Amino acid sequence: MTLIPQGRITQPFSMYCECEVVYDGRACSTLERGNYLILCKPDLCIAIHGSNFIKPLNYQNPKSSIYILNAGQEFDDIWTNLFDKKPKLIVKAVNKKESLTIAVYTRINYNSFENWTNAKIKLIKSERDLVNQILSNLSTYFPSINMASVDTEIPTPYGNIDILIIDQNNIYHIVEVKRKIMSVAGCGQLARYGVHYKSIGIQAIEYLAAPLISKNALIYADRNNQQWIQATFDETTS
Amino acid sequence: MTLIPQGRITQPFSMYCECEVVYDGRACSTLERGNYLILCKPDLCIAIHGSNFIKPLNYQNPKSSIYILNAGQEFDDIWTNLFDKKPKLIVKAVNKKESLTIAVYTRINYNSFENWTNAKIKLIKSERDLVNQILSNLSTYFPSINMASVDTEIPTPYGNIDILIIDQNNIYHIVEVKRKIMSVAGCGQLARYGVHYKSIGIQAIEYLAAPLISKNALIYADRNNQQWIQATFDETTS
DNA sequence: TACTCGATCTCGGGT
DNA sequence: ACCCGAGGTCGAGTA
Repeated sequence: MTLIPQGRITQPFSMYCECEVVYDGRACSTLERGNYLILCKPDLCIAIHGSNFIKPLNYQNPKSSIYILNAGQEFDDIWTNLFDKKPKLIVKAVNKKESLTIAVYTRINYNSFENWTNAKIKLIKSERDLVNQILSNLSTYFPSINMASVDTEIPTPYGNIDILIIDQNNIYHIVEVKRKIMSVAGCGQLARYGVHYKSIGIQAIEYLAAPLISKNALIYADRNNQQWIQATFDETTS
Repeated sequence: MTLIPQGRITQPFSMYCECEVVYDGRACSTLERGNYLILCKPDLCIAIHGSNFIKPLNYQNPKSSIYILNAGQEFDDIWTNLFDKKPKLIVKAVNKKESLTIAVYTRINYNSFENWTNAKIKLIKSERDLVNQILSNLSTYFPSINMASVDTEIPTPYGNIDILIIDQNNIYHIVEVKRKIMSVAGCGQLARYGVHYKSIGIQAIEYLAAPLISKNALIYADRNNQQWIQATFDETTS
């Protein structure tokens, strides 16, 4: 059990303790007194974790100014304003327009961390992978199109089109891709692309490509002349 | 430092250690060997936290089956399949269609937790609060409507309408509310509601209500005959 | 259980 | 710095 530092904090730590939390910023919230895990990382973000769920109950984003206070004027100002009883410690994290205040009472279990690795996970099957797989098998998915050009990530006023095929009659075939399941949101996105091209006098046909499609998306697609193409990951590759 | 349990895990713990992670399920990912914090909560969710950000690098949702393995046939099967070097421990969390496997090498710092409180934060400003505030000031926001009825959360095939005002000419005024900022996604949602009513022969007028609106949403609204109403939180209440 | 949608969304990438 | 879109979104509410 390391000694608990004081003042402005720059080192990561975890603290399991009885505490109470007040947040004010984009919204306002209070967390009742109880036992929670406070986690402060090297990027100076902070999270109060409850006994359930991946997400923390309260948090403050990276690059916060974080303090541990245990005596003095500021400590008294804070606790008398926000809490009923005098805490042992106050942990405070402030950002531009947000503040998080933790009153720590008892049961303090403090740990510090060294050499915490800064790494990112490597995703193996991404939407881009599915797009690439469709591109590698275009004639399977679109057997009846006489293609003049094929391109990806085509910008429109409403976002980038995943795949755009232009055929020899200058008809635009717009393909919206989801790696897992197509939802109504994806249909709406596709519809906006179509509206865009029609508004500038280009004939456009809309396609949804994904391994799965939601019930409502299928209804939407039927009603709005969008064609669903079931595109699953090829298990042999990857 | 508590003794590390073995086999099927039912108690929460944290473990700071050098490890390596493989995930397979909704996607596939790998996390390179390094020092990370593993957090297992009473609801049997698990998270591997990197040195940055509120969100964990890898996780498994609540009610996973979690194991700590340190010898035996299963241990050998797992590590020889997924990892190059023999770990000290394997932590495994499996769900219906997902599995998370952690190879723990060294630097193990294990903590267990007792009496972790199960509580939720109390939010003060929600979207519902903004809806209620608009409802309390309808004549301010919609001065020219002769209202016949006002209702909220009206179901349509495309979701629930936040506020629906029907006037004395049986014209439907559809209001989409966001507590903070209106985006194009909200405009699209509103447009679908409008299409729905028009398709069944009802005249509908579309309104966007939020404290802020994104640039693209404003462009979309102009082009699609949607009217933006700036609705801010009344600071005097709450 | 499956689906939809809000969120103190978070986080990444572009301008 | 702001804006926009994706996410193994997460987690709540509902059918």
